[in-house]
Amino acid sequence: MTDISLLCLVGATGTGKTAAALALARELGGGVVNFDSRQVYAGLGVVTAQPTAEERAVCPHALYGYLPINTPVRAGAFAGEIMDQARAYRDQGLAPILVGGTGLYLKSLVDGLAPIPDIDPQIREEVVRECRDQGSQVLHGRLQLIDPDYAAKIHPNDPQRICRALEVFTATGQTLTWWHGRTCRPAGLRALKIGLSADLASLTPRLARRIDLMLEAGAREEVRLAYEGCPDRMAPGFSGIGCPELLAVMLDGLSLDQARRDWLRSTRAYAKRQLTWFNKDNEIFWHHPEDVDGIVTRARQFLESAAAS
RNA sequence: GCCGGGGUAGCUCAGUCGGUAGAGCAGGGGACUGAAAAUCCCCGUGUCGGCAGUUCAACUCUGUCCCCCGGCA
Repeated sequence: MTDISLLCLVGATGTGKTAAALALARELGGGVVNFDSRQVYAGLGVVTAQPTAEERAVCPHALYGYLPINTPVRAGAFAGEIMDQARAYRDQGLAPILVGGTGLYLKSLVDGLAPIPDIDPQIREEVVRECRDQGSQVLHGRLQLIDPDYAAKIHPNDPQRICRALEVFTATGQTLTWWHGRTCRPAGLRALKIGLSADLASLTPRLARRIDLMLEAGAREEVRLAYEGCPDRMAPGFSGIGCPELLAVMLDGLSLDQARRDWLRSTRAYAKRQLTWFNKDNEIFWHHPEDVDGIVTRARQFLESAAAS
């Protein structure tokens, strides 16, 4: 495996990652790869803010809108797909430009993931069922006996992480702490992380505006059609912000006005979580979204230094 | 005008048989290794409508005034 250099654009939702990616692609000759967990779904292009057809025409785009709504995304497998696509671009002489807002996925790719095998879905179902029946506190108590270090890190009310830890132990006979210790950073990979800076206060009006634009662009109709094709509100694709709200308008008689308020609140809360995540990552170089020249210059220097070494 | 019911956190409200108050939501901060647009944790001083009275002590009792919501005129 030969070395690869990745340009990664991160930032909260609505900060202008798509536009910055296109600018980079134009200037440097690149191809865009999505690493956003919700923009992968087909039929939800508007609510998940996937690049439009015009935007995609600017340069090659990959991993957008290609999964059915009822298909879950797995971080490990998805990171593999991103890398495959990035290598394909590189082999075509294109600079891979990774764009997305899912911090965990970028981390999985750049820092590596513990080499945990896929877990038998039946084991997982069993653990989840027990958690639902007995409560997460009971299972957390069980985890304390198995893997006290990990149990101490997570809260007894956090069913998702408790179930994951238990399913991994049940399936592999090793604790999550043991597996995490075997994580290694992928070799031959260089990544430049560029963050588009934004503070919540100035982002909020833009997020509100974007919701209105999505509605104008047919978000309601899009979700209605998607639901006809997949009448399951719990489907993974419908966890994208905006979908529960629009489905509530359609199925529960929620007023559109209330839906817009709920939608904005969820979006804001999500943006805040993203900021918390990315602010902690000190490998990120922050740029104002308008600072296209600065972003391009930094990316170019990075690629040149890669070529030189 | 009269009769009820209210005025307590940004909002909706609870509560104190008199010892200066607490929930939900909103808001703020944080965590994060295969569900991550997910999941989860932490953070509550506010003239308890105004004024006066009783009392060691009033948000709580009394009087009075103001405002809101019903009903009757």
